[in-house]
Amino acid sequence: MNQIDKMASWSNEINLIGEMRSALSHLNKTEKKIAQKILDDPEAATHKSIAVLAKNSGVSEPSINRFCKRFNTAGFPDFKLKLAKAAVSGVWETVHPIQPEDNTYKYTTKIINNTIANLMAFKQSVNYQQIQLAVEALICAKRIFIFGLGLSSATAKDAEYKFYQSGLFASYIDDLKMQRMIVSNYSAGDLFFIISQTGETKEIIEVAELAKLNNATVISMSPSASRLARVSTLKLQIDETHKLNGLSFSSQATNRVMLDILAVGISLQKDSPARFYNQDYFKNC
Amino acid sequence: MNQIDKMASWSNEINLIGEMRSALSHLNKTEKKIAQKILDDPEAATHKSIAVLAKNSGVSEPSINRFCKRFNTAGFPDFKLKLAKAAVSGVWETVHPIQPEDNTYKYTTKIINNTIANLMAFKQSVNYQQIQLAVEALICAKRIFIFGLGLSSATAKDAEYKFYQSGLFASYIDDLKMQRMIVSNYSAGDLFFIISQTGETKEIIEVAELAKLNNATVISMSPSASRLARVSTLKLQIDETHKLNGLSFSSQATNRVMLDILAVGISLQKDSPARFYNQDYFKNC
DNA sequence: CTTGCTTTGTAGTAAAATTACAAAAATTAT
DNA sequence: ATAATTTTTGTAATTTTACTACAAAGCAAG
Repeated sequence: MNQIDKMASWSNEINLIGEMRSALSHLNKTEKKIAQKILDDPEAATHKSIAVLAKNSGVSEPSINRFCKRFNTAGFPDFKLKLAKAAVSGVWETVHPIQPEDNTYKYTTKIINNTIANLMAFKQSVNYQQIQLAVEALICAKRIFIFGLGLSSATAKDAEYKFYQSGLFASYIDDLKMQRMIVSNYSAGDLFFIISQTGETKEIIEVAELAKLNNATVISMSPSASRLARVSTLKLQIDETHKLNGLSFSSQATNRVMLDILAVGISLQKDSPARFYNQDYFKNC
Repeated sequence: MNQIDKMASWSNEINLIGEMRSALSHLNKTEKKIAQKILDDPEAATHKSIAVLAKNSGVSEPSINRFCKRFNTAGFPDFKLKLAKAAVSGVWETVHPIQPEDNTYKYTTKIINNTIANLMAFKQSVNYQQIQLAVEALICAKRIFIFGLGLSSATAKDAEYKFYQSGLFASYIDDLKMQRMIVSNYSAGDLFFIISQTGETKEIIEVAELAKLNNATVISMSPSASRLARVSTLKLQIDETHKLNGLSFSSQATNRVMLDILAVGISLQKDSPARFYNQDYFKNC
């Protein structure tokens, strides 16, 4: 396994310091010298020239340059820029999982930073077209049903409220049997907005499939690679890139941001005709 | 009044983008061209070379360099670094309210940045002691009731689920009459966890006051300066420092982060005796 | 309209980063 | 163990980028 392949697993746009820290053990001698020097004082490193940093860490200038490129930056100046961003945001704390001995300050900071890191990743991965289409579909829909189970039931309730605020009527249903019943009684113009943290809950996927069978519009809010997303008409992906102790922590927060985005989109476009209206999806308008 | 003296008045502010913005009106023709170009898209500016930025803004390279120095930076590279730091906090996006003509990309980015900015501010303002005490109180409580009305009702539902996950039984109640009834029938060891976006809803404040009258522990999740916070035993402040179009957008997301924090705190401390247990608050333990 | 001051740009210089290539180290095969 | 191959590292040259000195242009007051 060469260096480039090894790097593939580290590459994660936002959190350079975290990346460096977690990569540390896989680095070779020269790279480790550089990483160590930078991690010693990231803020200070942002003020150094490539020559100074090379001298400080006891390596040559091109080694520094190569190091930068291996962390998916354009070169040394770009690396310094991203380093500065990471240092100022403090988001790099996220790589450290929560420990049983963490005090209130520590675990609180870790959770907040983790959420910020996820939101930053979310910003990079947003599919604007899907949002645009979802907004149009919601506006055009005759009836809107919001489905969620478990934790997503609260999100569904939230969605109902948010949609209502921006002028759309919607009903949230967190009872599986009710969901099945409603989907079965589908009538033209119905839209099903399905929320799932995992996107892998068997029951909710079945509901979505049943809806699709009736040619209903199904909007899913779930991980992009999930089965639920695959069977949906429109996919609002909520991916948790930075996990804390292997758990999906911040997806709740990200979910709310997505709801805010939809609510704003609806408010902005409700009264003006949908400009990019797409016939394929919404014949029922 | 020469240029240097004029500058003295701008250098007070915290971040570079804010400085530039407030200086804008005092700038001369050339400087204004540069400032405008940078403010158009600060993030993009951080990736440009001095030559490119000079060409884009229709001025010469030394003008850019002088511009940088007038804003108390060592030169162009240092300026870009500080600009990147300022841009990462997203403070600048928040100043731009959502416009009716915003496209999907624009309003989406604004909302996400606003949420991140709020979370960063939240990180600064967290009162760890109150969180610690709230965690202990929740663990010690015999019964936990979670109250919320309107949008906070969904948050309350969420809280119930989160607490349950970390091993505590709690019941959320979003019916005002029920809330009054439960508070009236207070018995030793009951804890009331009250959630409110504004902290100013008359009805919920009355419920809190009634609970306090019975010497119950009341934990509030609301703005720090609100009336609800004032009447509570413990205050988990959720302040929205960066408002978008004058609205509280991101408080939903921040609320979820606070719930995550409490859930982790509970999980960590539930089985080990509360180390910093405070007798004054919880005689009912 | 000319003198003195400020602002802006041109051209040259210095510094910094990057590339190409060669040497050294490490890995593999014989 | 050693030769062959691959990978890693450094040297030197090149290119890019930023900065400085100075001159030209613009502007205000006399």
